[in-house]
Amino acid sequence: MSGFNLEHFLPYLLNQAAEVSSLAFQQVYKDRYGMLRNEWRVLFHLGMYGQMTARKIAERAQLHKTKISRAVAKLEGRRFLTRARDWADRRVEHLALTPAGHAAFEDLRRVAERYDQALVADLTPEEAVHLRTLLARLAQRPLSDTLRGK
Amino acid sequence: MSGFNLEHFLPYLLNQAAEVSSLAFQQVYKDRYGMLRNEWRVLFHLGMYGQMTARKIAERAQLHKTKISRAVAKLEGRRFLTRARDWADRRVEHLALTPAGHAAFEDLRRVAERYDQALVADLTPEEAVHLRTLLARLAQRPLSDTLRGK
DNA sequence: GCGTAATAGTTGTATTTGTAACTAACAAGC
DNA sequence: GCTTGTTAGTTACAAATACAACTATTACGC
Repeated sequence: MSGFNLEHFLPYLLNQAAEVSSLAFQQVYKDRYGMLRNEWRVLFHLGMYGQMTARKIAERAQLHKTKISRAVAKLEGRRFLTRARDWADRRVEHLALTPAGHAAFEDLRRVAERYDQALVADLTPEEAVHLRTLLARLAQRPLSDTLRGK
Repeated sequence: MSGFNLEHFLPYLLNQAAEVSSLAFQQVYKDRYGMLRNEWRVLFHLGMYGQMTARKIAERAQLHKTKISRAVAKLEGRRFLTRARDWADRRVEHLALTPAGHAAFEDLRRVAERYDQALVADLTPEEAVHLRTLLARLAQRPLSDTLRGK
């Protein structure tokens, strides 16, 4: 006899909540700029933290380098960012938003901000903070070896 | 001036937490049974709630019918479930796990249960309950028109 | 400096997914 | 009993993703 309940299973709940919560925002960056999730993420990383290398973005966003590579190519094609080869280490490129890229970022940042507020609208401020804290903890954990044996 | 912070953006946090939290469990059903996420979900719905139609699963799991259709085909191919045409309405098929399917479900259910416990191990029981409650609320909300205008 | 290994980023290919169009069966209006 | 509409489920095709192999460059050991 077991207390397991699919509806309470954390990975399941997290995926459902993530999917539902992402949908309306996804619609905006897709419809307005034809972007995909990874492109949006790269745009935001450059917009929020300034010039950066692909590797640095991959690290911060926990995205695989091939995703970054393709997102960067798309954003470059749309003239939303430029690449600058590093003088000292010619493998590296420094990515930076163009004015157009920055405008798109600012537009979407505003949407994101309002959207986030709407999402937590029926939570108390304490609940919202608590939720974010717990999620951040879950997101940081490496979990590689929580499952061993049977 | 804005308080927006990418690391606190709820859809972003939720996606990261969902991804990290799903990884180790995904590894199990993938390695052990060659399943994909949707197949695992269908298996669990049938295992937890018994015989059901594809439509019912789609409703409960909030999955599109094509995903169900493909997942069912795969599970049927692996002899994990059988289809039975409804006598009264011949469009409908009732899906049910085979003994092999049920064994796989039971195995994975046990893994899921232990995994879930590991995930909330460094949370207090109250925190865990609270987290699940908040996530369920987010997952249920339709959010269709939270974003309008600029 | 030369050989080996590591790193930044890209590309190829096989899977997976999303979307829309499709088939088949039932329902409802008249 | 036809026409029109709806529902259950499948299929086709384009788009996106994962994973491994690849190029180019730098770093290390000696």
